[in-house]
Amino acid sequence: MADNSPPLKTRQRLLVTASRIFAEKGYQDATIAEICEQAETNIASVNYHFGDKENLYLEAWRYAFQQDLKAHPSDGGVDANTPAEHRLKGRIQSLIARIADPESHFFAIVHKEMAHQTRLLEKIMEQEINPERKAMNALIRELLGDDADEKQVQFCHASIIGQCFHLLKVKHIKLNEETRRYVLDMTDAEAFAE
Amino acid sequence: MADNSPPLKTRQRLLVTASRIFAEKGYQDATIAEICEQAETNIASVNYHFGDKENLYLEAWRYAFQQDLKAHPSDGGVDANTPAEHRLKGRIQSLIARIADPESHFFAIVHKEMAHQTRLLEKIMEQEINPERKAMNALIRELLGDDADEKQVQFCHASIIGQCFHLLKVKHIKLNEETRRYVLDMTDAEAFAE
DNA sequence: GTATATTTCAAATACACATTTGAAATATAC
DNA sequence: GTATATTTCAAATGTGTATTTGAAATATAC
Repeated sequence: MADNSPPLKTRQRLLVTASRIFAEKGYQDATIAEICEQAETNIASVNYHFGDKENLYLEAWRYAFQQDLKAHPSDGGVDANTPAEHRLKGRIQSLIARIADPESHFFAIVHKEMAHQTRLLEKIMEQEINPERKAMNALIRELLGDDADEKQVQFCHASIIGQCFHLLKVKHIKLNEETRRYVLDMTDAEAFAE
Repeated sequence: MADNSPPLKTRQRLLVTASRIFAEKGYQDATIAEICEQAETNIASVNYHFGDKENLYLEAWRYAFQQDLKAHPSDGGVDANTPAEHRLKGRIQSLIARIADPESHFFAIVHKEMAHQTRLLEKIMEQEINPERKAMNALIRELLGDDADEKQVQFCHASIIGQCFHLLKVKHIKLNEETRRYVLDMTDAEAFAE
């Protein structure tokens, strides 16, 4: 009659392993079989401890989020009394740390939620997008003049593409009216960025 | 013995329908059954005309890319003799047009390749990310001062997040060395953006 | 017209996985 | 110690969906 018993060992192993594998492969491509194999337990234990795959996913995600925050607190360790600019920098650095740290799985899972890696993406990118990228980079280089090194060019390009891609995401959430504003803001921002 | 016969009607309908449905649902969630139903043909025709689902996906994607470019040429209709800044703006606007146009499916497919919409993303976002977003927005607002309206704040936030997310993508392609550079560049860019 | 190649179709098959089951093992309470 | 609850396990079952098949329909060549 252990009603609200403390979290068991198998459950914990599943959480750790699942968060790593979901981060590696995404929801669809990660199989219960593989997760259980690496967690050294039987496939039925997923059903026993979590009900089904989807719930394991959710719990593993939460778990990863908590672990990541433990490793990289969201204020970046910056004192709350320092100027806002300083605190903002701290937060951004924490965010980046959680994105970059290979032990931090939360954003990797977010990423896989968005980046449903078929290998095809790369292939297409090479074939179809690269020419456009090169053309745009050439223009940026021309604009920046001789005093700009290649890294600046790449960064500039990344900034433009990054913002465009973010628009892509926003587009599918917001409705027409608000989206138009963004489009305008974005084009204005380009002039500004230069 | 029609060896290299002209593209047939059924094949064309499959291409049109598939590019739309793949754009809507992504590779995994789009079923051959649904595509064929809407293209008003039998499921076996996918095998007949394209071999398998993956190849249909690839062809539909290419098809969408070509159609999108037909509607929105990549130079944005800007003359090649105008100043670079002008031409860059043209390209960016073409890019944005192809992203925003609901009839243009290429980037929607790219997006779905990255954004494997389980409804779970929204749920998690609400629960876990919103507090952080609010905190960051508050800081931005504080930084910009009273003369900034809400739209500017949102845009500023979008810029930061967009760039961070782009980093996320880059991270999984490049290796450690180069990634570190990006991280540094990014943090510098924040100071710049303010 | 007949013969041959091409295209369509309904039904059958194959397959990868998630999920369930019921019995065995193990821990917990008394 | 026995009894009861909890946890593990190998095997069976179920489901969704891509793929194949072989026959029928249609177009093309002569």
